[in-house]
Amino acid sequence: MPVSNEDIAEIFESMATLLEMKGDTVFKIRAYQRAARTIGHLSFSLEQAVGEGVDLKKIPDIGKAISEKTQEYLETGRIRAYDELVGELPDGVLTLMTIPGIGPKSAMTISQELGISTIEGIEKAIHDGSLAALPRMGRRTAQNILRHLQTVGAKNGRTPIGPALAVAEETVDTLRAECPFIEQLYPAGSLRRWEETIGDIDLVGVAPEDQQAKVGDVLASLPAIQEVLVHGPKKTSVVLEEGIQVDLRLGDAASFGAMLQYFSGSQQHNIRLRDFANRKGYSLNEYGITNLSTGDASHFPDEESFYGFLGLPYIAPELRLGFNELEVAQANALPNLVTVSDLKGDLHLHSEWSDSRDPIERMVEAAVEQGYHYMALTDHSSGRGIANGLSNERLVEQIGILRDLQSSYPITILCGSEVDIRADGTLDYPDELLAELDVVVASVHSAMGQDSDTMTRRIIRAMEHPSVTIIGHASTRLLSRRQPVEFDIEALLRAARETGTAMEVNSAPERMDLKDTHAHRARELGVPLAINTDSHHYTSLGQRRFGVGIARRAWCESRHILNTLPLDRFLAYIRAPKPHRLEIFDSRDDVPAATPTLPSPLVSP
DNA sequence: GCCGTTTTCGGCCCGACTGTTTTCAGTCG
Repeated sequence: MPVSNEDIAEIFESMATLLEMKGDTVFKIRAYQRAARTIGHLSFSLEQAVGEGVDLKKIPDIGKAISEKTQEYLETGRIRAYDELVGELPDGVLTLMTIPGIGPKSAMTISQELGISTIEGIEKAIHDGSLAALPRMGRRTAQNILRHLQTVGAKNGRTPIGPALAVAEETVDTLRAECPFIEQLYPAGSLRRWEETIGDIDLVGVAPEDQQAKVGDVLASLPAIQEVLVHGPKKTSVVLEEGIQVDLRLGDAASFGAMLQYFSGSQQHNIRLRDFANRKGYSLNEYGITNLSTGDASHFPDEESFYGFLGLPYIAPELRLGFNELEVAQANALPNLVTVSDLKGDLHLHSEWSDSRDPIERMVEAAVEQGYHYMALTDHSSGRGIANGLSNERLVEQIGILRDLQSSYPITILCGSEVDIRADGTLDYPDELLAELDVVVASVHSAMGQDSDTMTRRIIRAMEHPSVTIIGHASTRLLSRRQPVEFDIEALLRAARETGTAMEVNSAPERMDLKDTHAHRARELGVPLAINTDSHHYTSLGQRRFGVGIARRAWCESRHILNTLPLDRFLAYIRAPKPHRLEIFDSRDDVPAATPTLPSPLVSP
């Protein structure tokens, strides 16, 4: 059974929590937390890296001890030190920690003094008054914990970015309508970094000083509020009916740069940035930068001037993971990240011919409205009976209709298909028909339970087909609804490069597929990435912003993205035989000169 | 436990809010 980076990250995260309960030094605890987060963001498999003899100590935040424990876990499936910690501590402390408002100290006290190890036990202790009788607890704390249990449930419930962003934008609109004096108001935090799931919604904005508290009052009294968690003069946190937490902070325009920077995180990035500043003799907080020797405070209206004061170029939020972005920034070698406006076309669109509700014309108009120069209509293939997939005859008919439509629209309409990759890796249309198409997106829609070797061979077989342009939503995951299929991502991406097959970054917010770390590795290997929306409705083409977010998190510049090619170059690309396409992709001169040897933020084997 | 333009020891980000406190610990981000 392969060990995922997430598995390893999780055990070190638990290890940190257990050490915290034991009362170990905070620096040791933070070291385990740092290592866990770093491992969770790696673009390559630790297990494979160890297999290839890579020295894990070269990875930031991993030293001798954690390297050895990682190897131990990979070899034996256990970490002795972890098991000993679990043995030392009372049963159920980790369960108690999942309750909002209960941290390591309270969890230890509760389990030691009351012998409680379950959520039901906590509820009982609140009702019979024994929890409130503990030192530093009291009735109000007990009631708050009960309320959290009833409204929020367990901690760590993360929301997929799609619904979270919708709620955030709606909340911003409401607050702006209720408080017209608000000058600026934006989602920050993990939303601004385009993380695929969101812990809570951070809103940060600017309002006149004497009216800032009022915005918090309005937020706390909205009808959609389920619970007010904290409500002070500078900070308000609430839980919405959807169960999503919203944190609101407001500041002055003159010092908004520091506030936006602070609340955009990530926490790891901020810790590193503050450490960096400390060594230069400065202290950072959400209000500005203080000179440690003189005590003078400086304020910044925007993030550019904030980073600039520290001698750094602006670092885009998507890069603020707390890896080595600071080192790369110091070397002035940050990537010139791809933007939404760089995209010249969408290569994965559906119509009412298969499982969308909209006619072809509406989808074409939507592509024109995005400012695109080209688009590919890619309805489902015959095997997708449930999605009204096109028979051979209907596909031929559709190609004719699309060719006829061309003269009516100021956009190049490409004939395509999202063709099923069958369980054995063969495709759902005959080769002669596939050869008629301009763009073929090949996707897995069935037999998703295959083992890793079978699935990897299956997708690589599709890549080897001369007509396949792009592999669509490779993992087939649906965020918080369907697990990704199992495959060897390294083998897939190497095969993509060898065969000249592009990989899709599917922008549908419930997919986000490839995910950021896989897209990152694809870029490193020179695999063309296509940012598509897979739209099933004419209003969905704007969802490209999610795909662009993934690409930016993967350090992609415009030149790494297939559908930023201008029309003539794109047509030359799809008309060239597959392996030779890469010569066109690799020698782009339509985009600004590449950054000189962009260092990878991750240590790749 | 990790790390180094203070490099093998001695540091390690910073503040808001709450409840139980009479000066602050705990939690959170």
